[in-house]
Amino acid sequence: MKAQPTLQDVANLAGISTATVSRALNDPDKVGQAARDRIDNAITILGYTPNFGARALATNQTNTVGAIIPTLSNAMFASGIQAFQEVLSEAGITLLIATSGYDPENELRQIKSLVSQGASGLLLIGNDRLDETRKYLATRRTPHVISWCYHDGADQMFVGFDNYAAAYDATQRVLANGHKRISIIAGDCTSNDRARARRDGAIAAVGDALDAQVVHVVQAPYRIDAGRQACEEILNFANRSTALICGNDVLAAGAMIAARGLNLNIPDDISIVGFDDIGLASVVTPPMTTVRVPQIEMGRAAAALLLNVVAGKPDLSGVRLDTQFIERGSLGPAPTKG
Amino acid sequence: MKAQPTLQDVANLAGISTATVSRALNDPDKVGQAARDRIDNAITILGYTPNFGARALATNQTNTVGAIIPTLSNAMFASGIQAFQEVLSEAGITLLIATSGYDPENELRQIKSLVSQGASGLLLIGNDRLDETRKYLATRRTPHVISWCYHDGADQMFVGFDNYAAAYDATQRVLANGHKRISIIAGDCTSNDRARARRDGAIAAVGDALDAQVVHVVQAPYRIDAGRQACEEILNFANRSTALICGNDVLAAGAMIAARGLNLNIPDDISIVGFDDIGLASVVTPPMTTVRVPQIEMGRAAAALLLNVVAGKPDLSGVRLDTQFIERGSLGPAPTKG
DNA sequence: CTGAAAGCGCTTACAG
DNA sequence: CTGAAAGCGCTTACAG
Repeated sequence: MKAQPTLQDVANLAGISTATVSRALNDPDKVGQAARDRIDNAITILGYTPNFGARALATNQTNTVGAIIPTLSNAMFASGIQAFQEVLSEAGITLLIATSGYDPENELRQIKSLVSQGASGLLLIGNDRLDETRKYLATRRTPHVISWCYHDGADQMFVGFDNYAAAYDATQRVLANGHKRISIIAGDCTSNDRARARRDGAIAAVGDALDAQVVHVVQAPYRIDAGRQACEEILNFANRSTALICGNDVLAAGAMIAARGLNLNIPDDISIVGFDDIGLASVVTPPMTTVRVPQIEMGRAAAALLLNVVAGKPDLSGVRLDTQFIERGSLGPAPTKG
Repeated sequence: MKAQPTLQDVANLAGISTATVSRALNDPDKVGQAARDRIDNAITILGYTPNFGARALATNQTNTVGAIIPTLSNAMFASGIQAFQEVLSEAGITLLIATSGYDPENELRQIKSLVSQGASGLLLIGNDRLDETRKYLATRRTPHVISWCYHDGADQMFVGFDNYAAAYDATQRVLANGHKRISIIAGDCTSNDRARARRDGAIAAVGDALDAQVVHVVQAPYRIDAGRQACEEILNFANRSTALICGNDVLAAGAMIAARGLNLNIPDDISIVGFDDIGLASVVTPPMTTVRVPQIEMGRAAAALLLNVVAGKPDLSGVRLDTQFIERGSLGPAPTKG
């Protein structure tokens, strides 16, 4: 196995010093045309690519940024991360990625791993994490932006949206349809501030409406079968809820299946609303009412902010994006008493 | 901004040579207890973390691997990549990720970027790529495994499945339901061997059944609205197809919406089958018949293989995984002539 | 515009 | 078990 060619090899072949080759690579204008041509030629002949470690060592910068997200398998993050990566890529930055599986211990482990791999900045999801993680980030002064949530006045940089407010708003829309008995299928709120905020926002909205009540609140992991099971539990009670607010679209999709299994009509017998507006929401029957999360803008904005921070211009303002209530067929007026 | 502490700083504080500190970090057994204690102490006081670039330079290994995938926003890759990353992470390897947007030029650009960022191995999707890309990979001897497809006897390492065979098989199941007039909504086949193989497999199966015919073949990008539009085109013909084979589930979901829009019953009037079995497939009404792709096993196996190859034991065998035909409500017997 | 040379922070034979 | 020293491949003042 022949070793990779080095800058030195290129310099030798071109009959030029390594200094000039290096310049030709990083700042072509500083090099004469003749030299440049011979260098380019040597590079293609050799198939040369700069050694990353050496460059990082010499320049003291790695051109990489890391993202630790709960999971890749939920469409809820995919587009946002994709947008994040695209902006980074345009800036010549490479994305290191790792998943935590919603486990704070694992999140810390992955953060350490990415940082020691040279990530000069980090994208993190949500605001629930180990104290140890905060301390680690603080002592190493690792630039990081927190996304998929937003809080005012915290000493963190957020690029996200207000889960509580969005859920509160969505619930008000449900109430406006005349629903009085509302149940909530929240995501697993352990170590998940977004799930908690969505749940609490919904509860608060119902509480603020004096004539309505929350019948059940259950938690379920973000899986279709879990949503289905949770929905079955809820709907098997005598004094049935007429509307279900779900922690995300996956849960809501499961709930829709369960409702249909119980021979209930959506929305005539039961209204169901999701959260996130992933692709599946518009494809189910009836189409799902949900809350659109500005994934792509969020990914872009987070990348832009992080790029700034890493470049040493900490734009501490943060970015608060709006969500949008998307009304589709799964929400209807409350059934009149039979 | 104080610079990060170096190995030298730790050595000074501990009153020990850098060689020993380095050993304490990488091979603790080679260092005496007393020295180890003082080193550990110095490390925590200083908050020391090894410099990644320097280590990479000295050891000539980066502990990173790259993946270039068409897109993150399609659930079709998400779980597989997640599994890939998890296996890597357990082996102490970090994943660099980039997306190509199904554009071969962009794929090459991203490959170069990840390689120059130190990726010591690559996961690539599919077998369609620029000659220049093959050449680049070959001359640099970059270890790479190709996934989401499988071919025998090629000089490539594949960890995937046979798209052609899977589509052929699925189409036979459709034929077995008595369908004679079949149309195909393929994905965009430009630079996409998987889409092409799926299309061609379906066409071949129909061709091999002497009494059936392919009525239309259209191509559409993997988007719901594109599938919907393609389906409308196809169904607006007089001598209507009774079954639609789609290049993936997203396209099929769009087709289902279109069929419903035309007041056709699925599957009584028209059968629709997808490909991939992403989450959405089991949630639509009726549930979608599709082909399950072994995403997770594929991701794991690709990681395992790549780990071996990067470690210098090129297991050139490759891995061929099976797909599974998942029969659900969207496929039914061909309608008897009215 | 170009080159010689120092230096980035680590690892690892080689001695002891 | 420990240390002195060379070397990994690049970049960048400093001279010219």
